[in-house]
Amino acid sequence: MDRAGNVLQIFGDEATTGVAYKNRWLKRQIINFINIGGSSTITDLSLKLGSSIPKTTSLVNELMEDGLLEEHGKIDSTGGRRASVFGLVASSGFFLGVDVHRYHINIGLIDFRKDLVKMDENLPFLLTNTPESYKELVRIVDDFVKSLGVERTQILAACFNLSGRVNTENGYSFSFFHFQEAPLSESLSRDMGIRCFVENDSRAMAFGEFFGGKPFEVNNALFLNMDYGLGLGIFADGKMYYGKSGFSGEIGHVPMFQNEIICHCGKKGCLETEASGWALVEMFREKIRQGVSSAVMKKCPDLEKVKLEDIVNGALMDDVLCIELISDLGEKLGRALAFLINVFNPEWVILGGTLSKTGDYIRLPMRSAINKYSLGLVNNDTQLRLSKIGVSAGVIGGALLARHRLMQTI
Amino acid sequence: MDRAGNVLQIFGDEATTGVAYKNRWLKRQIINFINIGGSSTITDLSLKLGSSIPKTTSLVNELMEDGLLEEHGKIDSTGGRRASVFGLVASSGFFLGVDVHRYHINIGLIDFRKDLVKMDENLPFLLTNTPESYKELVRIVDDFVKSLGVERTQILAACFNLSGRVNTENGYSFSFFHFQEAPLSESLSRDMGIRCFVENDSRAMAFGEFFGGKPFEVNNALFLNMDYGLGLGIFADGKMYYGKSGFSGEIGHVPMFQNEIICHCGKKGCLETEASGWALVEMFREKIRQGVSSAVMKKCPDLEKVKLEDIVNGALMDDVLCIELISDLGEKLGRALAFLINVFNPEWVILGGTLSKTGDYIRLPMRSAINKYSLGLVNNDTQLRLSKIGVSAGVIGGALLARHRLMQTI
DNA sequence: CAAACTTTATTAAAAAAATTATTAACAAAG
DNA sequence: CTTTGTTAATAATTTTTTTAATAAAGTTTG
Repeated sequence: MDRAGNVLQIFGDEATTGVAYKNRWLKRQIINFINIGGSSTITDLSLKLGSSIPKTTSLVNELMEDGLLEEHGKIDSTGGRRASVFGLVASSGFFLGVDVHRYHINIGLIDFRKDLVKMDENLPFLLTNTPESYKELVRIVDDFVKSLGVERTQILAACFNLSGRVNTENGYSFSFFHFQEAPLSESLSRDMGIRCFVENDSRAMAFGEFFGGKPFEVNNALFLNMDYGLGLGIFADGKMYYGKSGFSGEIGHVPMFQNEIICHCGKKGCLETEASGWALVEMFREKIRQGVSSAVMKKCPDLEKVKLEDIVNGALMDDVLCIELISDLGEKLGRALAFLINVFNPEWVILGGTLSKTGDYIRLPMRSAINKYSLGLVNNDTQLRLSKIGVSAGVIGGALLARHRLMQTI
Repeated sequence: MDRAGNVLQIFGDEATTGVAYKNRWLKRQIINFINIGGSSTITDLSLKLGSSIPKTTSLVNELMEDGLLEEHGKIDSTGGRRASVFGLVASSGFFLGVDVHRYHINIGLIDFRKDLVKMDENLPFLLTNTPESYKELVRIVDDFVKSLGVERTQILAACFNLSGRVNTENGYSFSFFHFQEAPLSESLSRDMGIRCFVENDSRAMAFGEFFGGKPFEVNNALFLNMDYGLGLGIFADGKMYYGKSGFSGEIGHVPMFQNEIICHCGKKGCLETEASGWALVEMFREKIRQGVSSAVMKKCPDLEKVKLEDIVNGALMDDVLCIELISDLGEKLGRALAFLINVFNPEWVILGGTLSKTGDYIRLPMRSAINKYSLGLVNNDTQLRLSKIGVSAGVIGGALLARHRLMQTI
């Protein structure tokens, strides 16, 4: 049964007026409330909607005819007649999340109920700013779509996560695939045959982390993506913060040190020059060259081929050098977080990305730097947490963002 | 005519249900739209409300009976019958803004249309964390209220701006008047006989700057309050950002320098230790002691009594030392702003507070530091502007915030 | 185990709001 | 100075929504 048309009828942007407009708006609200609070009874919805019970009943019935809602049994009695519970129909529509990394991509599909249907990780791919790389990307995602057994029209939207500066609103990417007049989101939509959006990678991960699980408990949180580069997702007053052109969260190239290391952005003293995956690998190599020994070298004898993952794994295997370097890194990142905590007064700071796998090796020095460099009254509010969903944050976040952008609801 | 009751009937928080609730909500929306877009016609309002014209007409008529709206003549013809324009009644209610500084206070009253009715500046007052200081504050504000010729019941709300950590939501102040169980806002309400709120001084100034004039044009902006201390007001996605407990914007005690100066917050390396009014006065004294000459010393021969204003005025009189020190300060603050711009991608950064009076003497070095230390693509979006309303920002912002908190609308 | 109590679902009457039609007010063209 | 076109306000009609009453489906208590 193809319900994609019905979904788009309600969530598309055709102009309606009068009662039709109001009913459509109410239907969106119903979906919205179920998104946030899970399956609900008519009474619940009526209360939240501010409409009467008969009205709500008729709206829910229409949504069931449209195929967007279905009855999920009855609620446990609260002392009277048991109420029917209505929830989303998983197959009403699907959303694609494409997490594009420099040397691989992860792709995943979620259904209308936000459950992950399929995820392919570590598909080999080389990200460069060339038309060939673009075509390869489209081909890989197309293959994934074909492998799904889901009609293409059922996939209502897709989101591509890219690193660097991305303007989500108009669909332009400035760091990759920046060789055409039209916005990237437009050419992707055309070439994929699916409505596409683009998003900054760290922000997508943050979105996945914030909304991937049960209803997110806090309204103000920061997500720090610690990979070769650094990224920050800002969640302010219950929603993602983008800034004027969608460039918010550029924490990597913030002035933090008075050093002479030239960052790949061209400036000196950037946070990334001393406190990032790149910096960590560089510092590791420097130490090895100075004659310090490390268990990592047994696994990867070629110093130039040592990767961030190797150092992270080294720390997890109790390699002293790796642990020390990561601890230093944590201290430096903690200083930057102290700045952010003073300014944002967030409830949570969530650590994600490859480096977050080191767990308390990076978290504890960070925490003590935060305590040292930010105001006590402010940092007392802030919990420093490790990511719960790890690498899948990007894919889940992307897919959820596609859903969010289309349906204008969490 | 006392309309305060009518205002509170619509904007109070008594629980209503069904149609009554909806009508109240629609009435609030009407006031809200007029707040934002100015006086409006029925057609305008009907469109924005999503209600029919007869419904809107009856709501507007009721609001006119309540005394909150009045006809402001007719609009210029657009080719047909001229439409009536409806606007707020200035005397429907008043709001008090109290800007508490360390050595003086400014008080002002605005009416329902947000026009300033009266403002008293530089009333002598000594702010300390004592019951005596609190009583004195209440007395001064009470005198101001008595001098107004406006019934106390007509003053619907007041807002007190205090420096330091303030939790706007629950009304607690942590830096001043922190010697009682109950929240400060509660005891102020009781002692003043007016519903009172408390707010952080810089945030109140930011609010005044953002909403004091015509409808604010941008959605993402930062306001930097440069006085003896530093403060930051964050305006994100069209509204003030508070953070978890309302402590957002603590930019003064952010780790920025690797110096050994101990800040009055107890930490080292805080931005305020080198880039604030305090730091400026200290550096000025140091230079004078080293034998550098300055025209300021002719006006204030006692070095220990030189105030921030004196140095600011010195710069405006082309005193070389003052200009140099302020330029250095601008460079350092610019570095911190570069950090913030990378993270927030704001459209405007507005400079306010005493130091902003130095105009381009501080703005230009700031701008060049911003260009030097933040990403070009990001900082290209950002205009660095000087405050338009100067010292009155605090009073206007406070009064507007009182109005905002009561009416939940700009 | 039946009566009393609770809560949910359905229905019909009453109320409210949206359409539609009509009248009024004004501008510009001829 | 009349005619025509356009927009606003109001009245009449129709549709939608709410309210309130009732039926249905459970639970709890004596």
